[in-house]
Amino acid sequence: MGKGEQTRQLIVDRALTMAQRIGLEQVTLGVLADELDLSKSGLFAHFKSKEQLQLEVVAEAVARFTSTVILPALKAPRGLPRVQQLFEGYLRWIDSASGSSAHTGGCILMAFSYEYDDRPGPVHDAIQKAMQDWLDCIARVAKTAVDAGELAAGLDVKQFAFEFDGLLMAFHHAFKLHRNPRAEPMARKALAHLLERSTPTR
Amino acid sequence: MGKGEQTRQLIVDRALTMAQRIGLEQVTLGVLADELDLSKSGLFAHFKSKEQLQLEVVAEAVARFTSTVILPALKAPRGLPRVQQLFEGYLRWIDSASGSSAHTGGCILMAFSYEYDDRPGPVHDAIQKAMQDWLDCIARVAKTAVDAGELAAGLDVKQFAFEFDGLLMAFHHAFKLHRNPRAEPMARKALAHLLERSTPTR
DNA sequence: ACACCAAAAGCACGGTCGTGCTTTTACCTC
DNA sequence: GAGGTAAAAGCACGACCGTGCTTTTGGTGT
Repeated sequence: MGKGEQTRQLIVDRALTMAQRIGLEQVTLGVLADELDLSKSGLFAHFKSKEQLQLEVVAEAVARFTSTVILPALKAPRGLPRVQQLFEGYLRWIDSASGSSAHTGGCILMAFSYEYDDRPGPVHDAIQKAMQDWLDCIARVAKTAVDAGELAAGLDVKQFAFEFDGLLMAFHHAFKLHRNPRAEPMARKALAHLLERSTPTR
Repeated sequence: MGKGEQTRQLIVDRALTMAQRIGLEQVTLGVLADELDLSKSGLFAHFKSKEQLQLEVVAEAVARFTSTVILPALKAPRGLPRVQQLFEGYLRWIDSASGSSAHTGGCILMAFSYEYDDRPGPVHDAIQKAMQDWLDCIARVAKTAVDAGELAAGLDVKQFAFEFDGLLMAFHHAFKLHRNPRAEPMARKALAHLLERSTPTR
């Protein structure tokens, strides 16, 4: 629990920041060390390989996503509020990842998933699992809304999660790549459409 | 119009294929030359810099997308059929990009946009433009359906394009990252939902 | 068939990559 | 404050990076 663990955390944090701008595979031990005023070998001594550093960076990203998006949502009351909070949490996630110069950042997990979707290995597996967990989480939360009678009884929650996720990706795309200021209102409208359709007929 | 242009095309093609697996930034002149049985310098002589090669690769990807997705859709009758054909074209695009070992490939433009969304430069600009054109195309096609009275008169076509695009991204995600065999049926259902909601009330 | 010119190769360069060593520094415990 | 241990640095390595040259090859037009 000494200094080692502390600098190790510093390294992972900085590597994550750097990966957000240039991609995880482009984060090089040399420039990472420079940026942290460390020697390359001093930095490397904390990890048994570059791949392990990458894995820790992915794990850190997942942990941040969980604490920023998922945990807060699970504190909301079961049912629709929770669905709503998943949405709000994701917006917060994209926003908080945006640097001061605006619109840098974005969903690092999305970026990772595109970077590694055709690169087999532990990194790919970790990302795939995180994304699957996210989809499952959406579906599970939707199920609580169904059980509460706030969403239609026959709702296909997997389908719901599919469309919910798509809407968030569209938001991310509009916000991040196109710098479209209407990204958020459009996302809210899309969510309204989705919820409206999934409402119980009475 | 001689042999030079031909090998140049061969290089760009192969670079695109490679970029699909490992990312454009990871396509290195050395391994590209090896794969084509060329010398590194012989290959390099065709381009004044690596960035120019990257730009040509992006241009090639855009050209393929246009001829696979957009042009065929524009041959369909104006209105709903065209919207439907944009959807079918995108599915074909993802499918055709899938290698023999199944599920490699995917939407290379999407991958590029995530790779370069925080890397300013000509490559970023080219990709951003291509994506904007795609969104505009969706909106324009939707407009033809509105004019034909096949979609609701008051429909916000930008919003429609936003949600249409999100649905395709969800499909891509499910198909590519999760290897979910239900990706296509889920996408069709999502499209049905979107169209249903956009139908004129009568 | 020959000359010409484009295409490819050969070679070299400074730099950086990831990863092993050994050596020095700095922190924590008595 | 001294001693031991953990952390960081120093150094070296083979390999590969992108990019310039010069030289050789080979296709084409006459």
